[in-house]
Amino acid sequence: MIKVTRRGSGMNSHVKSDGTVGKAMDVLDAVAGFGRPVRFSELLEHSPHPKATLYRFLQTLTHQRLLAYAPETQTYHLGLRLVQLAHTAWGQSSLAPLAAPMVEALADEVGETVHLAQIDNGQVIFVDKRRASPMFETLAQPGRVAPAFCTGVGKAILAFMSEERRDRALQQQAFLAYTPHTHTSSDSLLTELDQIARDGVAFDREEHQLGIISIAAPILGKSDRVIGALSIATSTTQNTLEDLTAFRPALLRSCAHVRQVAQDWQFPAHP
Amino acid sequence: MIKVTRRGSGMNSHVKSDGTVGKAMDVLDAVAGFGRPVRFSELLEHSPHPKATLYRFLQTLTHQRLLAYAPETQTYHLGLRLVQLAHTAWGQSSLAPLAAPMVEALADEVGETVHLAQIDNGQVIFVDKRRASPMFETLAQPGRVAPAFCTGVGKAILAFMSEERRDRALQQQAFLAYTPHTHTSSDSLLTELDQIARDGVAFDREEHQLGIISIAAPILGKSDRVIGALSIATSTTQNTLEDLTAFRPALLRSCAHVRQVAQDWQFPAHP
DNA sequence: CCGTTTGGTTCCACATAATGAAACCCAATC
DNA sequence: GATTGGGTTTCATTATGTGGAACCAAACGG
Repeated sequence: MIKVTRRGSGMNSHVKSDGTVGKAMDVLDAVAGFGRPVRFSELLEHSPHPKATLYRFLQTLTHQRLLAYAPETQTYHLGLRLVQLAHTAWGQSSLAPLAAPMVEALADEVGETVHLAQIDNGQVIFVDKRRASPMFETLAQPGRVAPAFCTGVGKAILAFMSEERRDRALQQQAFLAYTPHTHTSSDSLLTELDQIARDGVAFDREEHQLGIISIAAPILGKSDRVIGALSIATSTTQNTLEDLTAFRPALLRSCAHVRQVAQDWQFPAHP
Repeated sequence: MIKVTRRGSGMNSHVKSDGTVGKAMDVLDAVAGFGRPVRFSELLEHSPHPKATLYRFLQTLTHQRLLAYAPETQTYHLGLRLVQLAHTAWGQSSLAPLAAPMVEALADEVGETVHLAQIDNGQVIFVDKRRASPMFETLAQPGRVAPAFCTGVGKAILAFMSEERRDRALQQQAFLAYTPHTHTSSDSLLTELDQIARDGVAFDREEHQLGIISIAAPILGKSDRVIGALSIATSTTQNTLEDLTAFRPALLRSCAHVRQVAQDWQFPAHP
């Protein structure tokens, strides 16, 4: 029998897929990756695990309600417990609950779609949005993630990060060219970040999705640490970059407002 | 201690906290339970695990971004990866995406708050809502869970479940008296369910929260299996049960509509 | 100041829980 | 009635997780 020295790390881009729960999460990700119910065998094909192992994982995850099994179609899909957990997560680890009134107000004021985003592990995650025209309903719902280097909010956040945090984050960028306007190297991005840092706002010039542009500004917390960003997004069929620039004061005002609220807020002192 | 003598399947919630990932999830739940950032030691107190073990779990979970650690305050809180996963879960395992237009339309028509809920493991989980008056914004956001036995949607779903699925679900009810109007035994509940099954709609008569009432109806899927429920909720200060009854036709129409859409929908055939 | 406490992290011998090859089951197919 | 293929179970092997205890650092307090 062949002894394979499986010292982790080999294939997966994850630096160190740690322990059993790490593997379990990988399986969960695999299911999520399909974006639709999947059969056991489909998963098996794309899985590094042998049948029995994968089977046990699915059993466990299902038992934990992180997955759900549909007997009639014999497929697995993500379980509702995730939605449930996320509800709590959203409430306790995003600034969405705090910022909601300002997001609302800003959306009302400018009459365009407003996004609230945070950064996590090098990627941007949208935690709230308002007044989306039904047209791009699909983009950026709460929970949606996007790369940092090619979105307005992402660049706004990167530009205001501390040196080392930014470096770490930049390492994690793939610099995939989503559109002809996308930055493809950290060099070109860095010069823009510099400019953003001076300017106070970032623009997305159809870098992530053709036809979509936005203006974004960072939300700073205690001692000027970026904790998120707000953006006003629109489509090129309706507005130009110049139109967006007109929203700059309103945007900055909202960011400042959120900052203030976030500043004051303390979680109830522990008993 | 609830003694459930049940043969075969399921077993109660998670008495049988299986394997390492089960324990990890318990820890996650513990953090979620606090509903606010927690210190290591706080968790330790409420944890069955010794220091070292708990520590390792927190490390792992944090590394997996299911938890996040805030160095300045030295606390753990749920990680954004949950929000991210939930986004996918919501899209692929809830009927919210399909039903959204009908929820919207119904809310417009009746001018009251509309909830869309599903059942999972004996509890009701809200997956969408529209037109909440800011007054009870807190109640029933997507991801929120509530007991089945004392909510409109819960009872509507229970009433239309298959015998054995219902029995299983009833086992999982705690029959806690949230208000003076709450059912406190499965007997009294069963007679009402019977009545609901005949009537087609269920009422929440301030059983979960004083001042909140609702009318709810089940959404049926293939071969009359309940797959969720819609409800129209309001507060006693604004409407009476009779007012709600007036919405019955609209509600049933919406449910039928959702059913039809859900019926037709198939996930893309596997390649 | 230095001894002590509190809160958190690391070590390491040990036991448990995960692993995966192979056998098995069963329904659909040839 | 044999064969295939998705799915489930078994079981010896060993990687993994476990937790008591030692350790460290910062805050406390006398």
